[in-house]
Amino acid sequence: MEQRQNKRTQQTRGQIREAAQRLFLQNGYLATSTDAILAEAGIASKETLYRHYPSKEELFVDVIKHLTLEQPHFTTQLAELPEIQDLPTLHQALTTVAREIFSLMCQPEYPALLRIVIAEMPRVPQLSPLFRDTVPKRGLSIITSLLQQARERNLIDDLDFDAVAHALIGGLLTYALVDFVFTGDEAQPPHLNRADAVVEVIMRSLVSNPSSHINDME
Amino acid sequence: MEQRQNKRTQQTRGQIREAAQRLFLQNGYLATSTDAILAEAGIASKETLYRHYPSKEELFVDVIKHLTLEQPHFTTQLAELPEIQDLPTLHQALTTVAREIFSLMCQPEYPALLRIVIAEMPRVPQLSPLFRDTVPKRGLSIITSLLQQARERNLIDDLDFDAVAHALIGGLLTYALVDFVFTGDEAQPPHLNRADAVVEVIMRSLVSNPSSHINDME
DNA sequence: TTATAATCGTACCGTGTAGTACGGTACGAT
DNA sequence: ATCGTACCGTACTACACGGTACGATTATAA
Repeated sequence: MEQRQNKRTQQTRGQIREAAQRLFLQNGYLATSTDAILAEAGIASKETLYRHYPSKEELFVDVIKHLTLEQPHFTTQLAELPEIQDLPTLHQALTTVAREIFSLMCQPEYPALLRIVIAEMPRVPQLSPLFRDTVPKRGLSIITSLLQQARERNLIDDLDFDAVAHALIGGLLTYALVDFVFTGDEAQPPHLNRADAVVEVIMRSLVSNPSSHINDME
Repeated sequence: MEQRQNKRTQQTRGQIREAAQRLFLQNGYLATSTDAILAEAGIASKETLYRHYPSKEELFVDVIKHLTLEQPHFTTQLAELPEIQDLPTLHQALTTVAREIFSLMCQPEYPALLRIVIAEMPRVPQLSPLFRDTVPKRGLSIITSLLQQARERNLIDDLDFDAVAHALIGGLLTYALVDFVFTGDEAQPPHLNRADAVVEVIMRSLVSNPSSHINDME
């Protein structure tokens, strides 16, 4: 054992990271002082912070890594999704995924993370690939794999599923941005019918023959 | 005349605002010092800056207002668009608009403005409605008015054009974000076929009868 | 129990920042 | 020509920040 007091160490380190996460998400990197982090963490001495992290910036990177890599909040589990056997199942699955993603985008943590990643990108270049490969690409890959499943069963036409996924995710994102992020921050509950409307549009683009998926939802 | 030396005054004020705009877009608000703005503007004394703006923050707001309200860069002129007479015209018009918007989103000024607005939103709440009502809503309203035009001529089905517009703009935005903003900043030229692919998906969702718009592009 | 590592308290350093003060200078409208 | 105004140059204030130093104190693993 090279670490003698693991228990205490890990607990303090966790307190620091959680406090820093709250403040960074709320105020950004530059506007969060180390003194404020100490106060939020209930820690009395700067020496303690710098015993765990060599600098404020490395603490920041650790917070972002924790948020994107170890917090499962920010995506839907693909495994839970049902097998796509027919068009109604596909519609249902897309609706479920879209609603979940949209709810996520409207929660305050999502814009906060987006904000901080975008804002500090020039200063900390490693943030962009970290965020891109975890948050947006996961959502996109869930959509495309659902579509490819449906395609293999010949339920939908053969088209650019990447573009379809971008249109779906992007539609949700744009609603979330315009209606929540860029609006006086009053947290209205997200209108899930917005997500349903986007899914409806996407579904219409998937099949050339309209009769095959009319009245297919419950 | 209450202002005696308008000419000199306006010129200096313009120099300050342009210099501040460059630095704010490049480094953000907090990371741009007033001294750096002076140097960039070729101005020697702080007194001069504070004779034009009461504080750094009001200078910042003026920069953003100028960027969003008086710079016509950030949108397409609706007037230039042709009358929508048939489906090929609509396809053509949507392609033109989508390519222009996508090119815009991939230019460095767009992510820079997006970044600065998002980053400073908590500190300066008036930024969000300013940006929302100029940049995103203009694009959305161009799309919806094109679609409504086509609808009035019975070219396309009656569906949620707001959702369609969000899917189109959002698809472009997501491509721009994933491929440019969240990627090592090397400014590759934007792949306009990405925009065409999204337009293709959107077009497919507009008409139930596929035969009416097959092979309609030039 | 005891040695050791983590934390405390507090003071400190160096640097950068927004904003002010003020006497002197160049310019521009009348 | 001249008077008011904008600009120059420089010094200054007051403060906040990231990070360090160091002796005293506490908790934990052996």
